[in-house]
Amino acid sequence: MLNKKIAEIFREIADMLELEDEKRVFEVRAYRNAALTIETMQEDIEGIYRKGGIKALMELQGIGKTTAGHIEEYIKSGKIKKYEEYKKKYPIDFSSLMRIQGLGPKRAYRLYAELGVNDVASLKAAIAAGKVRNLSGFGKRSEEVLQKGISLLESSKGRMLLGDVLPEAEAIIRQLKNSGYAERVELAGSARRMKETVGDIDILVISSKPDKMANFISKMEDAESVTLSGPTKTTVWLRAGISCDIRVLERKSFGAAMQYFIGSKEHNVKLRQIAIKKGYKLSEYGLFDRRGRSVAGEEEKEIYEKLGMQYMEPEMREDRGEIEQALKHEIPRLVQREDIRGDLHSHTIYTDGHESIESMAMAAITEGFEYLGMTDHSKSEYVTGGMDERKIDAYYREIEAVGKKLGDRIMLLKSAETDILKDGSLDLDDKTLEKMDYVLGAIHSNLNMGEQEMTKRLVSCIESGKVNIIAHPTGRLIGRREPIKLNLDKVFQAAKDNGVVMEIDSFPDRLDLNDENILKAREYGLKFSIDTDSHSASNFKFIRYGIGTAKRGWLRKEDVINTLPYEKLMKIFRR
DNA sequence: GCCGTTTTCGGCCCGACTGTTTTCAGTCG
Repeated sequence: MLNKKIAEIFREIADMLELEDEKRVFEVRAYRNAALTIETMQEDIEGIYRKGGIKALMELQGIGKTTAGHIEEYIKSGKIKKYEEYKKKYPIDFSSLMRIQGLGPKRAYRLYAELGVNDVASLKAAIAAGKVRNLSGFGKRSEEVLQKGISLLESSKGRMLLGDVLPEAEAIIRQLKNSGYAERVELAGSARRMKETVGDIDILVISSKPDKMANFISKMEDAESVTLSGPTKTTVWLRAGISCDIRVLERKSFGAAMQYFIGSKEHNVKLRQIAIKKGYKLSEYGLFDRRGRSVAGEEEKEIYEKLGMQYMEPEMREDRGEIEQALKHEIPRLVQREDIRGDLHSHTIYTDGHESIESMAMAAITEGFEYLGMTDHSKSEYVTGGMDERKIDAYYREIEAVGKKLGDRIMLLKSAETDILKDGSLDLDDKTLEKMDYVLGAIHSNLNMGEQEMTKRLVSCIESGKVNIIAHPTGRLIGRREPIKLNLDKVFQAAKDNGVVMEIDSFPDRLDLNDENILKAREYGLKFSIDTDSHSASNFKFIRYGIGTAKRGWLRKEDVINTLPYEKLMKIFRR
């Protein structure tokens, strides 16, 4: 897809334009808006142009005659003349330098003009040589900030897994609540929206003693250093390796602040525009009328209501159409934790799990599940100790025995995470598959097949009628392994035609399907199973990440099969 | 440069913090 590349060019044009002429701020903003649209849209920009030409491009939000022309030019020639010309004048790698926290286009240009810095490497060298601190407008502190920014950029590109961040954030929140200075503490930011990776933690606090609160924050055990502290905002660098902003607010504006700091930015920009159209002004301090009187602010809900919108949960707030739905009052009730009755993907010591069938069952009971699918690996997964047909027989005997022992406390379902081989067939014989309550199919090998072949492999498995659920359909591992190449439209269509369910694997580095793919699958009317893929008793807690991801994909209770009671679930599998 | 259920002209989201300045520009979210 060219989307990322073109967005990057537009951003660089904006940066250079900003240097060129201070008065053209709105032109600069227009380029940044266009970049944002292209970067966040689901479809391939090239595809849109090929189908509908310039006209189709201009229908996109923020793309007009000029930017559409640029896009056409880039698709046709791989170049944009205006960009190339600017680039001659400013031979600076803005797109990577701008990723450094604390550095914007103006100071980047000064570094270039005075020190010849044009990319991250040369900036590093200049800092090491102690040159930056002597520049007027810069100082020792600026140098430190830039150095820290570079380190952050270099380490894991600055984002952490939600599954690593959320527990940290919750620990901080607990401490703030117990400090005695906080009336209310809430998580905001992308972690509140349950985004799969998080750049930093945002926490909002109501406190009548902001000074004491700030002091308490800077002395917290988890805080390695204090990055900045003011009367309303303290930023600390946590030992966990992530930055945490804590804002102290007044009660009367807490809802407005929640709305604002939960974001997303794209969602908020649109909300403010709606506010303006209705004669209001929306900021993190409240919703104000023309005379500057507050009309809402204490609760988030009031703000949405005053804007003529339905309230929605944070997970939906990505400007993916939820604002339009809210204006029509058509926001669905999203699936909730309490709707989930069981888990259909778990492992035990029979393969690569860490605990026995019984202790996993006990943990599932503790989690409140009414049923648990036992899905240890099939024989092709040698490394996990994958089970052949004989071992599976023993596995099922023990599952039955434990099931009997636990009685009606939980239903244990017999299954296996069965490998989908290169040709789309399953690696267990039909006799064994027939013993299962349902079949969970998964691709684990030959991950480098081309899109056509891989799609054929999965579609043929789906069409075989032998599989009920496809586990972690794209196989991606966040930050470590790219998704397998699939034509998801074909996969989803086949799944729909054959009543095959798509899994949302809740494991923090999987979250697969991801939010965007769920939105796509949802349009095919598919059903989903939100599973934990637990390998130990504590893993059942991961269910919340799967639910968060499902909410980000706008799923309702009725879209998710493991919200069904046991008997109804079995009917789905028998079909 | 983009946009329009007030507008084809005249707007465009808004406020806080920092460093280095001596009253503010740059950057962030």
